[in-house]
Amino acid sequence: MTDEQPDVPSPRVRQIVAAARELVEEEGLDALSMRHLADRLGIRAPSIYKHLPDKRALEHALISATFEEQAALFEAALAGSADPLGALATAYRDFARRHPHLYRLMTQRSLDRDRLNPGIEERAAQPMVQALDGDRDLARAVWAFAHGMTILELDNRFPADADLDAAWQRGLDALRP
Amino acid sequence: MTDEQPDVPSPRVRQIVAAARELVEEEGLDALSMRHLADRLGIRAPSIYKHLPDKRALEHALISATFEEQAALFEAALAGSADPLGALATAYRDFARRHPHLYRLMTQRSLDRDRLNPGIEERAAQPMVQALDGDRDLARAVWAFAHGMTILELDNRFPADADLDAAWQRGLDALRP
DNA sequence: ATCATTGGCTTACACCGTTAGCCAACCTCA
DNA sequence: TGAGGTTGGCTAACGGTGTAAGCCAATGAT
Repeated sequence: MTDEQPDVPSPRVRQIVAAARELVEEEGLDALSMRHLADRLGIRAPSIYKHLPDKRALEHALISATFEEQAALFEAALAGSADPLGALATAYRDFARRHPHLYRLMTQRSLDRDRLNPGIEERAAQPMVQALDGDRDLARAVWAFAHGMTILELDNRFPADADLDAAWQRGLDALRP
Repeated sequence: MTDEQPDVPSPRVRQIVAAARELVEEEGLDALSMRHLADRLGIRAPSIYKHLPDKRALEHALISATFEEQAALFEAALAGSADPLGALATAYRDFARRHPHLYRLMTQRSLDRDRLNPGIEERAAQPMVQALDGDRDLARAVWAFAHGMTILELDNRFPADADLDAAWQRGLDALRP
């Protein structure tokens, strides 16, 4: 019967998460250390623990915020598009290219759902299901394809001369219902 | 005009890489530290540096060996199958399930191609191209799909009640030429 | 017999996440 | 007004990480 984490973070927590986001976007995931983050805030690393229980909590707060942002983008892409799936795929890829470190943070580990804003994963996934007329199996396949293309591109796993636009197109055309 | 890394590792290096593999398979990626590895070898961590220049080199040696193993499996799956793409997908997924930590090691960062066995990436990718009659764009799309399904499954990103067999099937059927 | 190479070793450095415990400033309430 | 509790800083420290420097015994070649 103990309380859960409060769903509304304090202003200070929001400041800390915002600083963490800047740090990650500017210097990459490896630069996200408690000491480095504390430097940006003008405090010492242990003080962060007055606001967040550990580093994973910080990461999950940042991931939650990024999911919110992604969800809004996806919903906007979907709204009134003649080609919902294509619009969604473009929005997905663009977000990852604009925020490669955040994208990695969101996707490269498994995450504790209890520490995320409740329902946010589902909200971010919903537009894809909708674009595929409620076919969840197909939506999962398309999500896997999009994530695979995205992370392999970010990680430079494709040959240098690969035509990724073409690969995206081939995949989407095949998966389109 | 300096020499490259010798392509044939010394016996001691092969011992070290073999110990690293056991460590990773038994205890997971996070357990792969130079000190932990040294323990298994009955030596001290700095001694490893007499054989390998740094940890990334160790990881790349392990990744190279794993690529070799994967390539052999894929070639075998392809040989004389009535459904080459299906056989390949099954081999791909099975390998990752049997060796989740190795699969993560291979895929979760970008890699220095200079430190890999030359040509091994291409050899591991070749069966997929062949199964798709030389269509490289489509092969890349299928690879992205397979990797996406695999890593999202390993990281528990799908809802607990998701029917992943069905999602695989839907994706493969759509992408089959 | 000498000398170089190999492959161990210890020590040490700078970084990491995190805990313990101290204390000043502030808020609340009698 | 004064007392007491809460908040949010701080320092010091622990055990972990990758890795560099330098010492030395055993081995092998000239």
